[in-house]
Amino acid sequence: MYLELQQQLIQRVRDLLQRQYDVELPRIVVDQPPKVGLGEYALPLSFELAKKLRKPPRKIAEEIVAALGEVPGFEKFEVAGAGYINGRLDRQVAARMVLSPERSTKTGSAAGKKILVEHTSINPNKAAHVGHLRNSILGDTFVRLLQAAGAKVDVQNYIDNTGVQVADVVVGFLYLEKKGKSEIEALIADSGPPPRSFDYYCWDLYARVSQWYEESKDNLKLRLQTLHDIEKGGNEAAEIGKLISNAIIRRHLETMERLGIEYDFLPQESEILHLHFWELAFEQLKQKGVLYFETEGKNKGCWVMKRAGSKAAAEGTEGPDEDAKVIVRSNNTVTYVGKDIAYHLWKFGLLGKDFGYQRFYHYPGGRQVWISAESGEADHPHFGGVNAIYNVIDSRQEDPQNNVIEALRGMGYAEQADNQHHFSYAFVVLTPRCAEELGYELSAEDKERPFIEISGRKGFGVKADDLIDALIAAAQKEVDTRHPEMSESERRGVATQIAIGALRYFMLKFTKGSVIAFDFKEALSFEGETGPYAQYAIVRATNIFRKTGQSAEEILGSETDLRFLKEDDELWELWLRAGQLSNMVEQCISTAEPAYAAKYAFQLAQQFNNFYHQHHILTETDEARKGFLLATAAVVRRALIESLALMGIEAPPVM
RNA sequence: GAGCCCGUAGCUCAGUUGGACAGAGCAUCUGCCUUCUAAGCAGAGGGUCGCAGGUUCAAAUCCUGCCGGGCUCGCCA
Repeated sequence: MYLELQQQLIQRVRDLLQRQYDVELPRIVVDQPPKVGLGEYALPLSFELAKKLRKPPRKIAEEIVAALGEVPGFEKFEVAGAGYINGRLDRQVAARMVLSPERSTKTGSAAGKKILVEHTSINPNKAAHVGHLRNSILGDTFVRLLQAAGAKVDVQNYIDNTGVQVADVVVGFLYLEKKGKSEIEALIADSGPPPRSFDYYCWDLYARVSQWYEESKDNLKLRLQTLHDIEKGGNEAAEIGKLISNAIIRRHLETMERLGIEYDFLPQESEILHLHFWELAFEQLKQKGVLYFETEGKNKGCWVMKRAGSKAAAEGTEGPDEDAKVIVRSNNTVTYVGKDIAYHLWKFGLLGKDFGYQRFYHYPGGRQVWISAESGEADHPHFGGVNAIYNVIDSRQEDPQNNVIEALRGMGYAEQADNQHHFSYAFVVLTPRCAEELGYELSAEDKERPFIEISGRKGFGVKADDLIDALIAAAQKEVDTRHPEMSESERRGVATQIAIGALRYFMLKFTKGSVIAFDFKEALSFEGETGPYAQYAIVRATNIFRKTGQSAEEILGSETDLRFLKEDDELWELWLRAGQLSNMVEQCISTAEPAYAAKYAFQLAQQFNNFYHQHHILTETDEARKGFLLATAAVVRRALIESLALMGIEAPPVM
């Protein structure tokens, strides 16, 4: 509602400025007045025009208001303050729009686009931890937002199954534990749910191997040898690597499934290597002059790419560019960035080659996950060839991400370069208190630090499944005392919804750029600005309808007397905010910031709770007013459910 | 050395295309459960928006410098 009327208003003002003053503003800024009593839209454009037109802002505002005339949906416009133009909606007309369900998926900015979101991408060598949860929850929420705006989204989880991290665990099994392939297979078959799971086992083994490397140089040689074997394929190390990787991927999928996070495709590095993606990309890069062979200086014998912001690129100085990025080493092997360029050419459908596809896992809800394979199944969906890409990767990888984007630009794919987004976020750390609670011994130096970095190598971090379990246990304790009449499985179900609500909200309430200092006390909180707070508001609304015997949906469909909105600013604010849902979605997408969804849901819940205490609906004697209050609850309830759904949070039946 | 991010209430954070008096949660204190269940509501205290300049009708927001914290920058992966 709000967004459509805003767009209409902007168009109207733009036309008027053109006609009346022959001016064009690059942007018509629209704010909201500090209080809803002043109107719903505030235009500060008179201030901007004052200099251009050499008239006082108030005068301009008055002229514009006079010239605007009638605008559909609006009651009137007025000049406020030093020259604001405030637009006041016709509340009844606007409320009627709010009552009818919003169809943002058809009109959203992403409507009709095919977008690829890559998230999770955890090294398949150990259990997922809180840091990974932030990535997956941010990514999954952004997927839901894009879908709400009408996009067709492919969700990918990139698997670096031939990297050094997998090699380390292979080394651990082969040389520390002296286990062969069949023993590892037995171990996997014998493993259970966490903490008896294979990914937990590898978590500890990985930490032990990392320590073992420090004992001797020979151990490090084994690591390098194993890594090369895995990359090459066709040997025991490679087979064990695949075995480990596959088992761990399954565990990661299970962990994420607990949070309602699903994927479409798992592209693996092994196929990028073995299907020779790089060779094709290399040809293109050479042909288009993005790469050149360095004959002098420190990069002699390498194929290098100029960096976008480098001095040499800007000044075109003579001699070797020492700042250039090496893509192919002098020993003819390709770097990580090189492989990533090839992979991104594939994503945009510019490589001229595709993966093979194999079924990997079928979600109970019906979705199918595919995994890359050298020779796949004949019948498969096609991934890649998208309009835009969002790579959910933490901010430390900004450099390589930019290198890939610049390579695309250099190859003449300017549009694709503009549409490849590094969805960057800051990592999760642990507070020193949290680290101590986990039983880690902190050095004196660590204790002085404001936070402790999570480290898989040190085996230091909060595992995702442990955290989810702790949250469920905490929620279950409450549910058990509140609802002794419910069955064990029902209580478990509600506790799980609450736990997931708490976790997902916690990961989303911070803006992407701020480092989350993880702390059990805060994460386990169900009060205040949390997911359960918003869930509880929905349960309260649902309870009202349960008692009336009329469902919220029925109320939304029936006639409602909206005249009560005229006088009551607080009630109108609820309707207004409910009507701003699609506005919020667009804001989240244009700024790539899901935290706005969290803020929206919380504020709406807060307003609803306020309303809930002020107006006792069931005892209202005026039938018309009672109907209107019920409609208010129904409209807010729906907006709350939808906004939580965007974050992957469900509304429990009771709390 | 270069680049990026951050610095707002005791703590954790919003305030993102400059806009009307700087907000929320937690913590502290005071009230409210025979109510549509209090995972809630109402109220109180708490601020040199890191510092200093500048641009602007208007700066927490933009620019410059400085201070403090973090990250990145390899023929490693």
